[in-house]
Amino acid sequence: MLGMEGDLLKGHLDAIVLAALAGEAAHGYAVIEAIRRRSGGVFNLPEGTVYPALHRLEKAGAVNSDWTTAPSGRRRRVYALTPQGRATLDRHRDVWRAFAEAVERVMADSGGGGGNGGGLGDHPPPLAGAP
Amino acid sequence: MLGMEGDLLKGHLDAIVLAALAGEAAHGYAVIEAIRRRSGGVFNLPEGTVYPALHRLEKAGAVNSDWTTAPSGRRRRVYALTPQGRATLDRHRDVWRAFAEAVERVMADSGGGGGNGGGLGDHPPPLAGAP
DNA sequence: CACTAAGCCTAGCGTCACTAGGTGTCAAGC
DNA sequence: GCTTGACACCTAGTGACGCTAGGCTTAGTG
Repeated sequence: MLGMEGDLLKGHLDAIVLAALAGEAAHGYAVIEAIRRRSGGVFNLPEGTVYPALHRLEKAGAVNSDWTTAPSGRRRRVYALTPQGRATLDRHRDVWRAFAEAVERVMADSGGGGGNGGGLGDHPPPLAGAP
Repeated sequence: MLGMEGDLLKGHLDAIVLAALAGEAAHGYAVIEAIRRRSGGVFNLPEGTVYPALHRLEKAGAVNSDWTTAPSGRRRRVYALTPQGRATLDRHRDVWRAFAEAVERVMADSGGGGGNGGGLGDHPPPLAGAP
């Protein structure tokens, strides 16, 4: 099991949630599923992680929410990116690139590294959240 | 300033420190400089971050240390990876790949993304620690 | 009716990078 | 000689924040 790996996405959660909303508005539960699906099952975030993040983002003005009633009759709170949220996402993306490249540079060399190469397209086990 | 971005490397610090030691043994201060140099200045980690990490890694058996006296006459504690540490690094690398790919997948799409393209090779401002 | 899935919410915990402060050595400047 | 600054190490305490663990409601299914 890899679930024991600590808070890997500490500081990256906002970026991930915003990215999940970039394509189209969605309600909280759908955000969770979108993240799980898009990440290939790697990010299986519990509700207690995503809902507070959405509230935080709304308070910060990055998203706004509307209560709607789904065709099934259930009430949902649908979140959408604001223009400011889109800008925040862009900034997060830049920060992410810089961060990822930096980690890659530090890890590159050391002999063993690099060789890996492929690996894309698989469905690795979740790294976070596993109820 | 980007320094305000929270604990981006929460959970990734061990991997970074281990990677910095993968090439050759080094003392704490040199580890800090190696990380800063290799990351292109992005990771400018304060001592209060790296020393506890090294102690933690030593207690975990991933590195061992030897007190030496530098030609300059100063006492240094030189850390080296143990075989177990090398295995830990490999595991961290795998976890990192999975994590990074997952984030990339979540961020990819949303229209704006992907287009960025270049940007590699620059020396962006530090994301963490800047005294 | 019981039970599951959908859908939302929040108080509190635990982790861990970072702040802020401390020690001591060596070289250079005034 | 005394201060400044780089080198080199250490640690107690703080704070942010993802996550656990709980609780709530409604719709479908047996």
